[in-house]
Amino acid sequence: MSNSLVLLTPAESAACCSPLSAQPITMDQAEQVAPLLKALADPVRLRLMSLVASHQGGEACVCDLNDAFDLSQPTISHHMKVLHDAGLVDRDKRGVWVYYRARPQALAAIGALIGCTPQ
Amino acid sequence: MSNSLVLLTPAESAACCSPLSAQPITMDQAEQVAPLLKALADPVRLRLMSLVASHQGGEACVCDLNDAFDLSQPTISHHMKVLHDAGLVDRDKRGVWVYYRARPQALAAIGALIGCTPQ
DNA sequence: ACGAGACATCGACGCCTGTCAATATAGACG
DNA sequence: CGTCTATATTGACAGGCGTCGATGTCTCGT
Repeated sequence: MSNSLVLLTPAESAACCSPLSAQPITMDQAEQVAPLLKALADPVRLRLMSLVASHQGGEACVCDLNDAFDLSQPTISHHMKVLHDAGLVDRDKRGVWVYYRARPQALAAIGALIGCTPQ
Repeated sequence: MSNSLVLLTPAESAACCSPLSAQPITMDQAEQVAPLLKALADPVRLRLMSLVASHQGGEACVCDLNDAFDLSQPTISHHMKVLHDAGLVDRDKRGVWVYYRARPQALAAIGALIGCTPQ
């Protein structure tokens, strides 16, 4: 792609400069950022995101994630796809196993929107 | 109520001490905070929240909010009810008009969860 | 080549959600 | 009291979502 140096998705760049409380956001900004929040707005996905983000090495194997819930394997796979499609996690297949890694830019984008400074 | 001095909802207190990336959150924490995110995870509500939070005086009248969207009045009323039920805004009826005010604690709770420090 | 294990996809089900038109409520003003 | 205006509630509809069982697709051993 032509802009491979731009590491921010539209959602991330839309949120990075306009805290919610500073000025009214535009409908375009809202429509770009809302999917990020929607992806996190499920208890299972929120915990999945936390498990991945807090896991040693910054990445977690799906096999570990499955064991953390009383849910079927396809359901966990579905939730990870939602997180991945939203740009919240990166996917890395190594051999038989798949590792997911949190994308701090996406979380930072939400934080910036809420009106916080990272870390 | 007996604990009127405690101004934090369960969702807010659950999020205030455990950034997502520091340690895996529990299912209970996730189930308490997810509704906050779900309430914000809609483009219309996200912008409504921004309009209220950034409005002069920290509060906005419903009549102003209605004009900002191409949506019916009942739809805006519905979205404001969702935000109110989630604890994101306070409701104040003065005469015929209703004013909504952002609850910074709720936004701060989300910020803390994401791993940011307020403001 | 074959079987086994890890993960994804598909199809189906019940439930939740965003939207609207119609109606209700409640306060202000004659 | 009656009417106007601001906001909420209700009921209905289409579409989206979370979950599962069944099945598909890789990849590694043997």
